[in-house]
Amino acid sequence: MISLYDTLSGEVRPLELREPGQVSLYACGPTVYDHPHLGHARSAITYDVLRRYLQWRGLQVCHVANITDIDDKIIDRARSQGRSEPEVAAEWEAVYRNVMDRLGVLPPHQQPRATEWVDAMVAFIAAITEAGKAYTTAAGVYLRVGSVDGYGDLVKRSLDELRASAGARVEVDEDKEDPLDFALWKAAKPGEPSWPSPWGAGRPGWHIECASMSLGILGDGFDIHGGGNDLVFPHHTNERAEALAVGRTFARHWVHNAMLNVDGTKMAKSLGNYRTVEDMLNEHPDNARAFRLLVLQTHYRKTMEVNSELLASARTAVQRLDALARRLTADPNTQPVPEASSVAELLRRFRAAMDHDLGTPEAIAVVFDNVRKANTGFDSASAEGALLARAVLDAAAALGLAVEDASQSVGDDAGVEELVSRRQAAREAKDWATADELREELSALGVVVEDTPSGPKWHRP
RNA sequence: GCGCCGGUGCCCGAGCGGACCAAGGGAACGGCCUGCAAAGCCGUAAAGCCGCGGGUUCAAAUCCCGCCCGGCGCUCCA
Repeated sequence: MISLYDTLSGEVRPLELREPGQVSLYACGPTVYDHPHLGHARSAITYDVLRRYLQWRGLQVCHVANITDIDDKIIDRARSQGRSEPEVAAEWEAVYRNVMDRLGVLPPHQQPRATEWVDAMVAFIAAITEAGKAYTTAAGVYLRVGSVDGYGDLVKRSLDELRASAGARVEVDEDKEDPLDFALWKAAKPGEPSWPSPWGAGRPGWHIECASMSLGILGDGFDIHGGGNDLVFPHHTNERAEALAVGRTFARHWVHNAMLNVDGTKMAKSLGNYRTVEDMLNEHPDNARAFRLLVLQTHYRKTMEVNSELLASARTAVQRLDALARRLTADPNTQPVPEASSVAELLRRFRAAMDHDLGTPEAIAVVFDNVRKANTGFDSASAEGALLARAVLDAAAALGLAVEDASQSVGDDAGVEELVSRRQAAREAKDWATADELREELSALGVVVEDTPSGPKWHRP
């Protein structure tokens, strides 16, 4: 049984699916106007892992993540660069997709763009208006928050508590009936992109976008809605209010991942610790896997730390998986063997960890525990080595941790093969000077040679 | 200010009432293996008594109270 922490109920509870065997998952995607940063990466990886694991458990998952391609920030950016909003959005959407690809994040099954769903949004707003839960001002259409029962449930705050702190950071529009009321539709300002509507030209508010696309694609009562925990209020609270306002059932489970700190504090341009995913990826080719390992080693609901030292240590750890994969390639031992209880134990522990609120840190601990056991198996020439190695690699793959296929890195390079065999010949002749010289040469080519009992093996790290 | 979440070894980070198990990763140290390395293994080796102070309990890192520190939210930010 799979359990997840649900923000609404405030407890870890069994995943109750709308339809047995099928999971509908909506995770809030990015507003495309700038470089994705490490926080985006953590969030995307979190839901990628959730999706992969559910699939690994045999469930059929429909993963939807939106692209917000119309927003104040996009408009500002377009204006400052003298370009059109669609141009800006398209540029950054492409960057985002490319970065996610490099991070090993599977493309969601659907990635709707907000601008392609405006008709549905207009219809949704009309329904809310007809239900008497919205009103119009010069600035747009607003949802009457007080008319929705349990509005603040997701943040666990009453309307009065919310009102008490409303405006702490932003001034309140005087035309609104209640400072908490939020925009469903924003009247167009001169020069801004706009769409026609019963309330005049304008554009949709942020929350109605996600509410329309999630319900439009996944249907009422879809299973999981996820996003960063900074979205709990107002974004998710407001999406939920929109659905409730027209009597529709919204997400059955709310999942929120925690934020990330760089060098001990929150990432911010003003603090000088702001890091884009591209910068991290360009620093070292293996940082994609290293970062994913770091994400996995911290529980998704806890603030995680990232810095260069941690990335470096994670790279080292990932290499142990590669080394194990190489041993497996060298000694696949495909012979049928009796049911290995050690493999069953590994799977049992792995599943138990993951089933309990996505316990990736413990799952990773299980993986590394078994890396050692598999190596011990290989060392003692037991069939258990290959069996465990395969299970370990499978478990790692379920978390999206790709392990290099050693057989791919060998083969196409006859020059390297030649150097390796010349070195081996020198070794056999106990000509250590020549052997070491050749090892240097290979090293310069980016090749590492390991002398194993069954002869030399080489790979590119 | 109000609300929520955290503070565990040199670093990161599990565990959240009880088997003396404080996982796992990195770093460091000592062995084994190796011509030397690399990779790998072993270590009753070194390293936490779990932010501070009270309390509850037969039993607390795990529950309660207070304090200190950090993070997030308080209208468009993952």
